[in-house]
Amino acid sequence: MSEKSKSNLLRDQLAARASAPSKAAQTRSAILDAGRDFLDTNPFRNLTVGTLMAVTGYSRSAFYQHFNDLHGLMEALLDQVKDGIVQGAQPWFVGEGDPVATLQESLTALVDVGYEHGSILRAVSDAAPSDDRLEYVWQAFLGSFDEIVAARIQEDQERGLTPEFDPMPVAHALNRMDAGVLIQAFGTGKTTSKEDVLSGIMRVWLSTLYPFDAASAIQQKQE
Amino acid sequence: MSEKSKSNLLRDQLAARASAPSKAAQTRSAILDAGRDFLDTNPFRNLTVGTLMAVTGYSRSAFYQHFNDLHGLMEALLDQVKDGIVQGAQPWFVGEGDPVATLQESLTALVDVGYEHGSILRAVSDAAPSDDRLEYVWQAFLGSFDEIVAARIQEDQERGLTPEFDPMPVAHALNRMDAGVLIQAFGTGKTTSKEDVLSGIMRVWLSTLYPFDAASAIQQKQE
DNA sequence: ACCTTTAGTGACAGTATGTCAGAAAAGTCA
DNA sequence: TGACTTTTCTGACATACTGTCACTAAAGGT
Repeated sequence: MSEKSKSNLLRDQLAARASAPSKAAQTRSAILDAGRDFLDTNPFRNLTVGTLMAVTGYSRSAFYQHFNDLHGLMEALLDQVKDGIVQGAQPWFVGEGDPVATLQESLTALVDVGYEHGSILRAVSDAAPSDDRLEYVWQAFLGSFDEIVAARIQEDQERGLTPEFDPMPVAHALNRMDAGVLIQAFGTGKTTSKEDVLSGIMRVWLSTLYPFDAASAIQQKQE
Repeated sequence: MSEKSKSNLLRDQLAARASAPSKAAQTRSAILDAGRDFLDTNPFRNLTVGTLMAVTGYSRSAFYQHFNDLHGLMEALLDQVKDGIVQGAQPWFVGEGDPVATLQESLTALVDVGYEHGSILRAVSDAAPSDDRLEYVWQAFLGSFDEIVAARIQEDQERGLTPEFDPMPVAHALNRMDAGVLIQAFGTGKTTSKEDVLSGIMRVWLSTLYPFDAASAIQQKQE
């Protein structure tokens, strides 16, 4: 019996230490995992609560103890990748160091994380239009970048690095471009090469925001 | 009887001239109209065959004589606006006259047509991810612009008007930007002003494709 | 006016959703 | 450990919408 109680003790300690993966959390994770696996190889439109839960071994109705519906699941999956995306874009956002170099860094990181989490981003973007709430969350997520990018543009305009123009519409346009390109490229399979994606958006960002540097780079190429 | 046969004759001639609005076509049109009306004020996710047909006065099952499903309807609605969009973009596509001026024309026209048909474009883009076929059609539609834009870019590069870069990824990026911006701006309500939309995408297109002209324009502004 | 062809209807089966009362398992404490 | 409370899970149900099919009604031709 000492063995049993020892192992119980151990389990409890571990549970407490890891902030109690309280069965509920475990199941929730299992569902999230199954969701990610499914969306890695299938479009969102083919996901049903039934097939999803069949994979986990739980009953269909167990799903509703952890999520309101499939869109709630998508929201949770989005939360898992949000930070990664925001993190990668920091170099240029913070505004220190060479603007062109940091922008290149940030865009490269963005493409990497897009490549990594393409299927989830694609799935969220696919699922969003069929649900009020998820649509709002998704738009808010994309919109949050608009603010940051517009602010950074304005700074660079004040520093004379970037031509004068209304920052918000341009920020918005550039961000929509990123989203559209990334989701299409890496959403289903890995159809397009990272290089093509990066070269496309990099060119546009650089020539829009730093045309003077870009121009000199171009002049060199033309000779 | 002479009157009757005369009026019959007249009707038949008119019918023949207008290519026979053969009842079927009439009903089809009525459904399409009802669809457009609905989507002008509601998102696609709230459209059901039942509510749609209630408006037309026909039974729900009549719908299926004219369309396979709601996605079929969307495909038909897209066809109605396709031409308008392609038409508006012609000035720059054909490649005659001042590139900057014609690009400005084309983008202005694009924004206009986006403003006009925003709700349909939004609806199609919303509906696409939930249907294999519509998704394909929509992607093909967007993709068709990639080809044309890439070709035009290549011409301008050969003429020395546009810096050297791989045209396809950039064309793709610019087009996704347009689609994303237009649909968001005019898809639901007319939330954003035409001016903002146009200024945003115009700035990006011009500085990417014609940085030399853009640079001089900017220099002027800075003085 | 008659007959053929085309359009429209109501009833039906199918599929997925979300809820709820009750069963089962996990957690708690003497 | 055993009795308890609380949390998690299950099967059965009601609901909503879809797409089809045999049948009726209307349109179109002669």
